[in-house]
Amino acid sequence: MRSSIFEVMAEPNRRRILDLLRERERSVGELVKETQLSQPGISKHLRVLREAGLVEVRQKGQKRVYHLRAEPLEEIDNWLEPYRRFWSDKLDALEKHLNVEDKHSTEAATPEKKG
Amino acid sequence: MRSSIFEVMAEPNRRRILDLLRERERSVGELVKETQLSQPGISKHLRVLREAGLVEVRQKGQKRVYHLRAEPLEEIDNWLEPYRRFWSDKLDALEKHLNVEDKHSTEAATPEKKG
DNA sequence: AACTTATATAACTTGACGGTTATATAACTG
DNA sequence: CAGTTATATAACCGTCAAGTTATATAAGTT
Repeated sequence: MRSSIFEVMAEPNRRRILDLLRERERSVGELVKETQLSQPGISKHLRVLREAGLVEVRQKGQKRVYHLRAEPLEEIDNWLEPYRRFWSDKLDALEKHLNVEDKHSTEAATPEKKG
Repeated sequence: MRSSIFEVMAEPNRRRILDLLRERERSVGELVKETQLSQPGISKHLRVLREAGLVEVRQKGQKRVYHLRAEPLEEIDNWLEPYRRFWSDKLDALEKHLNVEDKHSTEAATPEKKG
């Protein structure tokens, strides 16, 4: 079941799991305790995250320890990139007006920061 | 139907619509032509985007012209923020090791950029 | 006003997703 | 090996989202 990274991260519990794994790696059991999810619930989400390349497992005795692999999130970051100019300064209104016209200058037109 | 910004952007057609509106504002009819969606399909997605604050409408004669309002995307950007360090340099392996231990130093430990 | 164009909305259908319970599998323990 | 702990998977269910068709609404035209 190949889902886009956007779909994967749309699920709040999965974002929560990633947030937890960002602090430190955790076993399935720990994740169950720290969330309100059942064990199979966690396992299902972990599978989705695994298939998206966002986590990796390591066997540690009886436990399976999951850790974050954040690289795939870069795709979201990249998608976001061309939108940043719209909020980075407060020139939103201006930008929006500019891109109503657009068509001509793709360069310049970016006023210097208020400094 | 209040959806999280993540859910809103999880839908590929909605991302496409935003991408189109990023270039320039468009009427519903134009969006129908430029995507593979039916007119009601587009209208439904536009409603979701409107409710998320991601687009705004303006009446222009018979047409309704939609334009981008990117600010709500900042929430995604902010969520992403603490993950960036994991891929920003190539110190991923190191970072991952550090946060396996963690627990002690929440500060420092961040090597300076290669500059 | 009748007609046309443009868009929104309602009603319905379908499929996928997330949760649950039950069970399989695997590792460790005595 | 029997028993326990840890986790994954299967099977099932309810919900919800997205697409479709039909229709309502609104603006423009003649």
